[in-house]
Amino acid sequence: MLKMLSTLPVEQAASRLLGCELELVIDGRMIRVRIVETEAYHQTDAASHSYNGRTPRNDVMFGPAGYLYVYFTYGMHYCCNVVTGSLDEGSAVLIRAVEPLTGRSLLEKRRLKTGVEITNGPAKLCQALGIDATLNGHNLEHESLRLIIKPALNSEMVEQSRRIGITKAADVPWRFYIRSNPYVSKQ
DNA sequence: AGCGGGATTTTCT
DNA sequence: GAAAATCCCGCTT
Repeated sequence: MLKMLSTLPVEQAASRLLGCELELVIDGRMIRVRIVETEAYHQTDAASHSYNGRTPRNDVMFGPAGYLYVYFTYGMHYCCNVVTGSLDEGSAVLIRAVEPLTGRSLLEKRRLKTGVEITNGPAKLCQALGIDATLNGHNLEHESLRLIIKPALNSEMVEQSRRIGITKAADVPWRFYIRSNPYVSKQ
């Protein structure tokens, strides 16, 4: 059930999504990955796309929880978020890194890379998994791309830090990652 | 290992 | 006009 995404504060949802899995079909193959790094964004937070209110780009962030918010950035990359919070609350969790559980060779082929380089960054994992603008607003309960909630990790497995690549609200410690996981984008 | 430029959309000044 | 929730490549230490 994705219901907890609508009730938890976004930073708790970001922590809770660690260890959860995404399952999707690529080229007719079922692929499964595990979320190992996340960041929380909220409309009250100057670093968030939703900070200055609703626009065509960030509209999905203000919709119901459990949907995918995909944005295009730096003229060439896609990044994906899980929308959280109540209706009209602009909040979402950026998926920064995942660990492949199946389909490694297919992901390597799509990325033209091997090892951790296939999914150790927000735009890298979108390229590997084929996530682009057509999936903006996608319902994550739909079987073509599904979010699977797993039991919460032990708190000693979860590390917390400042978010990466931002200048506004840079001190807010809303990045979460699994300790010692090789797919985490940066220590 | 670390720095700098290029790619080039959405949004805000 | 410029910055941005990024990545890659080539050059320099």
